[in-house]
Amino acid sequence: MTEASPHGGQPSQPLPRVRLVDVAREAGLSKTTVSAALNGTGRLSPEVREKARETARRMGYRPNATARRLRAGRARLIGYVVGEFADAPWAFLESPYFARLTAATAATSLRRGYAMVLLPAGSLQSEWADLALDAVIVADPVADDRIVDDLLAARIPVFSDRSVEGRPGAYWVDVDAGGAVREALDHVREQGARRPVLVVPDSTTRFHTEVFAAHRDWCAAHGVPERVVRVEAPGNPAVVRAVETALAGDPAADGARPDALLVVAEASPPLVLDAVRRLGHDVPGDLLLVCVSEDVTAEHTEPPVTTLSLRPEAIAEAGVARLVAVLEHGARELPGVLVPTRLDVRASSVRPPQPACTSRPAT
Amino acid sequence: MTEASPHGGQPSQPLPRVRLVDVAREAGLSKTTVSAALNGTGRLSPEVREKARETARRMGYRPNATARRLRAGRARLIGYVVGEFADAPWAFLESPYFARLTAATAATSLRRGYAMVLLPAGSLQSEWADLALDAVIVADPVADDRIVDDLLAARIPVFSDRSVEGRPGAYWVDVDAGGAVREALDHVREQGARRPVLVVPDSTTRFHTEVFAAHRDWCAAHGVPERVVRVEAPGNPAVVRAVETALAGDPAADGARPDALLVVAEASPPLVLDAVRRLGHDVPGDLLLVCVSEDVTAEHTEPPVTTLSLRPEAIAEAGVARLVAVLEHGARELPGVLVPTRLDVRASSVRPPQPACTSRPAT
DNA sequence: GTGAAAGCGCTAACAT
DNA sequence: ATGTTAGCGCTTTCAC
Repeated sequence: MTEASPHGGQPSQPLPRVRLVDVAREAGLSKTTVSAALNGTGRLSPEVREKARETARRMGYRPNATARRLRAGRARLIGYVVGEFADAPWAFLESPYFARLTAATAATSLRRGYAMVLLPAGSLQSEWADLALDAVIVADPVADDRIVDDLLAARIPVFSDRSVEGRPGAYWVDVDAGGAVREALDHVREQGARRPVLVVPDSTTRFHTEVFAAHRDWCAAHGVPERVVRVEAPGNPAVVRAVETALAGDPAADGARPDALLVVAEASPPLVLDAVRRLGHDVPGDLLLVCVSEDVTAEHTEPPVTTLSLRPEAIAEAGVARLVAVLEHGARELPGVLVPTRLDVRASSVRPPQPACTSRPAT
Repeated sequence: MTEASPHGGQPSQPLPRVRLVDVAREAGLSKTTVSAALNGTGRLSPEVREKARETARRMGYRPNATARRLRAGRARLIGYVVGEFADAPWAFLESPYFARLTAATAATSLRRGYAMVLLPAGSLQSEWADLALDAVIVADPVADDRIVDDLLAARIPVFSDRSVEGRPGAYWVDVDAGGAVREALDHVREQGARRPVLVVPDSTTRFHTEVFAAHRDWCAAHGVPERVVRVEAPGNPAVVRAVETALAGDPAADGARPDALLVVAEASPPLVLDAVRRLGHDVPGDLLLVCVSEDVTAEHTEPPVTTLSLRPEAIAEAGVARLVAVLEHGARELPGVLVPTRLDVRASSVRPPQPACTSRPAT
């Protein structure tokens, strides 16, 4: 009768695992004592504690995590899902931004004792319904995202961006999109650009809508014509097409060619640079280039491309910290968190001293 | 007494969730009946089944997955870890190959009812020790990988590549590295190349060691001098340096410049192409280029770059199928699986009709 | 300082 | 056809 389950129906795998009760029996102690010894709780004599530990080690005991979690009432499991890309539910990892956000979220949560489960973009109830998730992180939900509603309806806490603000059970951490746009535009303006053009996806993500609005405000404030080209679809070809449109020159602006390009869409910096060059531009000679991107290739082009980083690691850190606080201390009161971006200025957006025309002294 | 736990110590979260017993009480039925009704098991009258379901729906009942899994003796949770990148444990997602392998593994396993937990590259016991993993997929372990040993010692089944062959509890699915190399070399040879050079990382991964060996054999078989340049470190700059070395011309080969370049290291195709051009080569005019890569930018360069795809989706599919078979039917007997690669021929490796010298008619 | 027993929420064997 | 009950493996209260 030292053997397995008289009732249970689990398919008999290799060997019946060593359980707490087995260790207890072997050591001549009770389950309670062994449990306390192993967890460092309770008041036990050092000898007993050591004996329990030694026996457990010798028998190769490994506590059953599922049982622990059932007892604890918390699965220590969180979901991670992205709102965009619903038509290609796994493509998000090929975006450097999401790849890094995903990795950073997994890393941070694991360090805090929560395992992260990867869910397909735009996934529905059925995908996570029997998944014991303590909470779900929803990265960049689209406007009126079904996922968020479904999760909240299932009483699963949601951690997302500001677009979920005000809903009970939803918490947010967001990128300072407005600040980012202003910083980038201020930078190219300082470098002498007067006709910047923005390339931004046609998406309902909070980030993109905010970028669009911030750009409009900035242009109005600086008396600069508002030039925007929308990217119709995800992927490099669409962004390249948008860049071509952007550089074709806006008839409404007297056909004057832009002198700075701010690409907010996810695209490969080398490909954007190539496209700009094919159109006869010299970067940074007659066109300054800034890309919102986490792509490391930006550092290795010639010239290197200035990027605006959304700092995915910082976002993940803040999001998980918030999640743990809520889950473990019920900290409902805190407001959201705004994560600042970082502009990495490289040669592509620094106007070189101009030898022709009105030359200024080099700094 | 309809309320919560007299014994348990879980921190009181929002509202006590609806349990099976609550539904049973409300519907005036027993737990068994409701459970059977919800799971579609047992023999129940249609009315009772419907009543149970209706009540559950009305009360917003969601079964506790942890309890189910404890009962079932299986957590339906698998780990995923990569062997390389141990010094930058989360960088692997920035590699298009691993990004796609990771996504595909998550997708496939979820479809089969297993949630995938992302683990840091090279992670140790402590990272997964209390994680209720039914199995772990170890992607591209390095030689003598600690991870594999630790997992097997903890009696967790391991799914990996052929390097784990023969160990009890370890199963494999592998890329046909040899076939891949031969296919690529045959291709450039057909296109007229006679002095191919291989660029490959200095890694102990099974894939890379096999690539190296297959290349050696192929060169011997074809009476071609064996030209190999090792990449010293991960990342684009190191690969670019290796490419430069490769194209500098091997003194031992009479300084003759290579006429084909096979880059097996993970690198950005546009950057490799730029590097080759900076060295004065014309692709495909005097140098054919083939990259082992899943990077989509390869299709969008000018000319597009021929790639050898390792078909991560196919690998994931095969690996998870194997995993499920072993976990659910104890299928220990099957041998491993070899996944063939796919060569996507694009302009960078197709010798154009040569107008100068010995011109041939264009096809 | 140590152990017996309850119970986390669920499913299945066994009555009825 | 439906209900009673045991038990998955663990932690914790409580009594000794």
